[in-house]
Amino acid sequence: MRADARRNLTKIVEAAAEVVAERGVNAPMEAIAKRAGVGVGTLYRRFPDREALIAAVGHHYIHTMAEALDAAALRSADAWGAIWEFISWAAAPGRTALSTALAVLPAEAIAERPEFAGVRAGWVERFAELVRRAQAEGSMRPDVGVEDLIHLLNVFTCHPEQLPAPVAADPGRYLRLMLDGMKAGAATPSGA
Amino acid sequence: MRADARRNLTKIVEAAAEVVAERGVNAPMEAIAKRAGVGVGTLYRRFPDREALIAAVGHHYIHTMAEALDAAALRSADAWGAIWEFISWAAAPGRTALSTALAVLPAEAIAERPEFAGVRAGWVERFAELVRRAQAEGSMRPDVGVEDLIHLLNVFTCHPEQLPAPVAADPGRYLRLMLDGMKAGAATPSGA
DNA sequence: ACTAAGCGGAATCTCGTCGTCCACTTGGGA
DNA sequence: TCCCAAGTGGACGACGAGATTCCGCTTAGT
Repeated sequence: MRADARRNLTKIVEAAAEVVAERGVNAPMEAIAKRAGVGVGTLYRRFPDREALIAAVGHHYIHTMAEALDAAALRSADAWGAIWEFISWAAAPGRTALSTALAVLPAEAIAERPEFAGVRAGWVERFAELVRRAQAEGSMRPDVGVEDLIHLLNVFTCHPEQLPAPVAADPGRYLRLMLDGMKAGAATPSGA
Repeated sequence: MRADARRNLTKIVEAAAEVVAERGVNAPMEAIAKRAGVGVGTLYRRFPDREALIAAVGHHYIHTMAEALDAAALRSADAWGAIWEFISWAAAPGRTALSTALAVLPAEAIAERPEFAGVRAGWVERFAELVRRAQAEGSMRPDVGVEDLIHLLNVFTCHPEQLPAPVAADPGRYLRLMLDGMKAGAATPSGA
């Protein structure tokens, strides 16, 4: 591959990651091309179709998230702190990572590919472990699970284009509100 | 208007309300027609275009929500209880009301029409009053506002079609998690 | 200097919907 | 009962948005 071509490939994946983060998984190819400063033709030279490009982005994201989760787990002694830190990281405003969580949603679209499935499964398992620990430590409500966290991450970070503007601007704020509601003792007794 | 036509008109609005609740504000006219058991032509006989039909649904919803809010306010002595009850009502699973909240989102699409704007504004004001009261009573965090509640209602009830299935199935569960996080004292001190 | 790899982006193709149209029913008044 | 204007359904044509293709022009690299 020619040097300039390799350079473009990088630009494309980065641009795609950004655009997807901003406009959701359905961002048009043309928007990505424009951001990367290339023509759509160039996108198709490297990726057979849109799905392939998005998958590449997903791949990239999955690894990034896995690293972030591990880093958070390492840095915080208590599991709750690690969860808090990770969620905050994943939804940081301004971060392209916004729909980093995209790596999570397409359990169908992306995890289907064997290469991704493994990484994703591992990630989920380690996240689940963190949740179990937090619950064992008595810092997290027992009636919520990793799945809840993952779903919420999806809700607030994928499809930012249809979130009310203030929410899209700072999903972390809402996710943290959510986490506060998940702390041990936060549950409203039924009948309230 | 002929009796059968009037009957159809009712069926159409009801069907539209259901379909919109399930598939979001962008539900295709044909889906609505099918649900109502009529042809698309009949929809267009009563409403000049899609926007008019959706507006009719919005109109219907706004009034329903206003009533529900007042009912909740009346039933609960404390403001917090009223808020909790209203949110639960608005997001009750199985209720067509899912995107009842639609009445809320299109601050642009619907509230623009003078007739709706008034009702909506009144509704928001009464809701805001409830929030202020809850905060004054010391049962709600001071760092959240009605807007937050409204946005979240939107997030969880409009566009159900792109929410992860478990979330779409019971948005109330997540909204209540959120409310738990909004209770006075739930806030995590910064630095945690 | 030469040429195959690369490139841009206009043109084309696909889809999903909207909204129209008209031949065919039917309610309900005479 | 008869009649016909009101009402109906759903095929059909126009569109807009976006994906994908194509090809003449450019340029890295020998």
